[in-house]
Amino acid sequence: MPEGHSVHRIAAQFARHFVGSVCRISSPQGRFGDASLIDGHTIVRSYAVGKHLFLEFDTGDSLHVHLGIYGAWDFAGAVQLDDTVSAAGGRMVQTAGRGTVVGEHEDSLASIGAPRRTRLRMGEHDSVTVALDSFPPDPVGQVRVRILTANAVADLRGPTVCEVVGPVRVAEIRDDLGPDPLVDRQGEERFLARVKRTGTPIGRALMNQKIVAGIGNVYRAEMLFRARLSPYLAANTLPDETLRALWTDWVGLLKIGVKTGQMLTMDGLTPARKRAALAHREDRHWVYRRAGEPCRICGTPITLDIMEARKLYFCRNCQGVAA
DNA sequence: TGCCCATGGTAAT
DNA sequence: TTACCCTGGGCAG
Repeated sequence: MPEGHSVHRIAAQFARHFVGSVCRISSPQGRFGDASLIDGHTIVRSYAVGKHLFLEFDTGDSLHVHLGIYGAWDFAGAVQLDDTVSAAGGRMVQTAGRGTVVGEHEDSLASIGAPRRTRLRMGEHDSVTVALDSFPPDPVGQVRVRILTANAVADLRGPTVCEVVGPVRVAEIRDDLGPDPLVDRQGEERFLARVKRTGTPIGRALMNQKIVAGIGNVYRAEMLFRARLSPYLAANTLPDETLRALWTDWVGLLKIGVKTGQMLTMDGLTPARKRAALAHREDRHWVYRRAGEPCRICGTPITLDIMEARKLYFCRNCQGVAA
């Protein structure tokens, strides 16, 4: 359930370990009927746009995956870990020469995104020893798609979207998405143009993937607090410099997220605070999931509202929202 | 053990 | 707006 940063990390993982390899594609769960369209073919490109992942095959078709709120990838195999590309929204298991180890040294563990983190933390308690007796390992749980090469395997569970699409459909999906800072060179101008066409509150606009791709509920709340902006202001009434500052902030936060695997949104932390933020979710954000707790700036209890059926956290005082 | 909740998005109402 | 998809962690009991 990654926001955009996690999907970029997953794309990088595929680029590193799967691009250029012939892949066996299967659906252990049986619910992915398109497997035969790409089974036995080679992945030639892996990339993310917003929260969408595309694995392009030498057939010209692409596997299009959206993790939605539950989805996750698990990686395993004889793969190299590194701090910037260890699995996000999933885990990376490493097989060594003799026997195997779970490749989760502290850095990669800390850099793993979202919901599987707790399970990984438990893995940490078990320390380093989920040995794989054989490769590939048996699928665990409801695996929609398994992508297997000679050396690595990726298992996908619980996605909202998992389909094989041709280049025309890929273009349609991409055209429908707003700019992604890591994809669009002219992203800032596209963002401004799209924001100005909407009369919705900025709190909705930031979550609208047609206006800007990759922002989710955490980044939305945090970005609005960082800008000291009310979520309820009409997006198209905001000054250009405010909108440009929001875009610039998103570019920076996304880069940090891709690098660390964490949605780190609090600037200027001391090393000790930063370690705490990495270790404890409750220390990580300005307002997200802090309803009723004192604002870190002014002490006012953080407000929780529902906007479009999603929880919206903000500080009435700092962000100038009338009661 | 069983419920509640979640970093999303779509289709039905 | 609401229901639903579909998975797993957290937590009350």
